[in-house]
Amino acid sequence: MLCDSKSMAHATAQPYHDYPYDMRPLPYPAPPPASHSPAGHFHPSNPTVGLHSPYYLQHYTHPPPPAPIVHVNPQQQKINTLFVSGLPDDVKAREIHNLFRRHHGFDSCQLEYTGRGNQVVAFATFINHHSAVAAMGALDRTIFDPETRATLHIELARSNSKKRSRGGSAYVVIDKRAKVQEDDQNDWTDDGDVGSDESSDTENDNSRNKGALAATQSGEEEGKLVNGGAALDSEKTTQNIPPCSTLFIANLGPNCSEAELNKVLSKFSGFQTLKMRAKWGMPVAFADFEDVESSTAAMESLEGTLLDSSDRGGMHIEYARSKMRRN
DNA sequence: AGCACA
Repeated sequence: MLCDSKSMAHATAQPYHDYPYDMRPLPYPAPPPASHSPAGHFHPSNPTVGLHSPYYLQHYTHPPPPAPIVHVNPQQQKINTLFVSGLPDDVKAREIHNLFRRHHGFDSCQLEYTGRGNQVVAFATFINHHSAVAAMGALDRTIFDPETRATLHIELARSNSKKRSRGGSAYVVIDKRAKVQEDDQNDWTDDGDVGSDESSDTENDNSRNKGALAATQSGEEEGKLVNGGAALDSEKTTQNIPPCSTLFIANLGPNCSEAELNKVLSKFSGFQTLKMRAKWGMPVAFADFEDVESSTAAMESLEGTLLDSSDRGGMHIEYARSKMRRN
């Protein structure tokens, strides 16, 4: 099954859609004079004047690192790819591209939905190790979203991306989430091992990576597989709980009420019963639906949703291990 | 990472 990146956009609230990109021409290959970068005297209220980078990419908390002098071991000196974490889960590949493109030696980038919750990571490839390190020094700890203060963590990747910039595809989206078309609910068992075992960091084995979906702009290259899985060490697979018409809801705030949850769930067709109980003082809930289709739809659209009572992030929803007893 | 009720 092929999915394009757009169909992956989720229905959750995305308040940062109109993220103010800086579309000014890139400063390369003619960088602006250094005198116009008053690093220490940066005024958020006047974001455009004399700045090398847009204001939201400036370091709010720390002054810019003096020089990206980083001591790396000989292995790392061959790495020209950066690993980016700390991204908000509604980040777009385009945003990653616009983040890195103005840095010298940038080649291309990839956005990867790891399949673990809504976690998103990215890889940015440079023409050589030096430019990668320079960009890392410039962008690590960048506050990516001033609203949430989501802060990027950028490090050298464990291995180089095999992505080539041939054909000019600016960025690539890799989606390891176990998403399924609406029409086939039989695929749920184990026809493939999507996201199950990505431990191989091989440089020369693309053979059995059908699970990962790569959507390119050029639409031409097929076998480009990100070896980025190597950078996510020892990921546990997501649930292998079979589909169930009852959902298990966790990560609720201590003050979450049955009424509050009921209100949210009632918007979904097929919703029948809600039962809550506390575990370690924290409430969990079981929501029963008339069939697996409706429970699945509710789960997919509510996963990660924040309630008013949420204090530990959004709800986490899985299929329950057993169906709710119907009375 | 946490899964009850019968």
